Amino acid sequence: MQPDEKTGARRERMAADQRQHAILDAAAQILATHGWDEITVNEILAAAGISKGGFYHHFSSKDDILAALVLRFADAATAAATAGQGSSGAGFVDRLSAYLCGSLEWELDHAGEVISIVRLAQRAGNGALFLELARETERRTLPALKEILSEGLKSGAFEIEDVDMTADLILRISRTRWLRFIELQDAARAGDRAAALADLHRRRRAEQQAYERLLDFPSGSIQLPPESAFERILR
Amino acid sequence: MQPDEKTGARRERMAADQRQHAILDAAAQILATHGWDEITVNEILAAAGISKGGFYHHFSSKDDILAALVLRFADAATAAATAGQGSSGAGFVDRLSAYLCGSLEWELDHAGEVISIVRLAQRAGNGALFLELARETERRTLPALKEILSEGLKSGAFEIEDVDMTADLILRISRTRWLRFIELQDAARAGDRAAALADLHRRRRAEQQAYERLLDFPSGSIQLPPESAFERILR
DNA sequence: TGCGCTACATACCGTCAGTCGGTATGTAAT
DNA sequence: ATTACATACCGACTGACGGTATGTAGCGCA
Repeated sequence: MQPDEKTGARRERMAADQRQHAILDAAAQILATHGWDEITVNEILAAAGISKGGFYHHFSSKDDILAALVLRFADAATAAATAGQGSSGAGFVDRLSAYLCGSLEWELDHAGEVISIVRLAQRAGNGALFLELARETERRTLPALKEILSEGLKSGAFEIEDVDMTADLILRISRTRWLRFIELQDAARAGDRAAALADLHRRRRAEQQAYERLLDFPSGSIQLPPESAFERILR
Repeated sequence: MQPDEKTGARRERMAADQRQHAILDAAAQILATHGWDEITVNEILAAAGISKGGFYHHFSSKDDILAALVLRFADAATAAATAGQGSSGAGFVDRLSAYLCGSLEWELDHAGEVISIVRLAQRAGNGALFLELARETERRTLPALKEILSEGLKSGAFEIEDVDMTADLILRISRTRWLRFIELQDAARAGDRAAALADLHRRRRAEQQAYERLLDFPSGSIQLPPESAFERILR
């Protein structure tokens, strides 16, 4: 007996990773318009064109697919952390500056992706996603930053009481950055373009200032991408 | 006919606010040992000694009672924000210093409560609670901080590019503080008391340093509570 | 050609937040 | 005291949803 024939549901067999990608694609697409809390697995099933059994063959739970989505978003929103390796011979200040500037440059180059993900994580019903994504990106970025800071501290390049706290604050700056950028983008689209542009440049100066002050560097030690690189954010 | 008699369930009528308090107490007590996600309203019902109908007469949803709990926790964990009013005549540096020192002092005076709430918010299954509590405390503390900063900026007491970002970083410090304190408390209880004590004092110095550097104050401008006030945390 | 593994499908289950009709207990006017 | 109304409260029921049990189709492989 063939229950598939009587319901009309064909059995499309795919490679496991392809199917998982397809399911993730479907989930991500629904997530673009609905909060995770209000999304049911049945909706994901329908969008992905698969049955419940098929779904639970690839993902052990709803939380499981959320975790997979988080990894995907983390890949799309954080630099591959190759910065700062080659220039280990240079001075500490240059190394940190290269790291900060490099990761920021990467983000600006992928502004569209980053902004859409941050917007996503910020929406109602996506609290769990937000928290997991924050944890994951922290796991990916904090160690390298701490390593640079503690090495600089060890080499006597500067004075800092607490590497962990400083690293956390620097990370906090790069987190809130995109929330601010989104605000400014919305403001610019609402007509206040000139003010938004000024605020954008102000934010850039503020970050540079904060970095330099937190590390007690002389003004101008940290080089950030030029203003023109930021302006792309406002269309 | 009295259906209550046949089930033995008496009908205890209470004033609305009393009942709500009782239900909140019950929920808070369960929350001390279980994550919010795994708590069912039926469990709260049983602990509070009330029926489902009675519960939903006072709270419109499970999220509703969570919101009420968040308000309760926020009351218990944030200073009443009376600091910084009377001393508006004094200089800006003193005013900010008084605010920072005052709120920190309040927290240290209520360390037990604060730590238990932070621990609670950090546990698995309490993600929604954590986020809501963070939002609520931010709503309560950020405005005053921004007000002080922007006034100081206007009066020319110092140079800062972005009040909002600076305020956010200062708030971030006071957030991560208690996570660090919990780590140190655990370390001390695990036997590493001397090291924990040293780290505790280091954290104090690090905060002072960060405040002063972020605002470009000379070292020693910001006064924090004495070391002895911190030591209470480790028993 | 049959055997086994894996990718599926369907029917079903348990749980749980929330609802609904109705009941007891005040409280205030007549 | 009786009526009238408001509010606190009850418990059975429901609908939805995440997850499972059990069986079936396709593909590789000997």
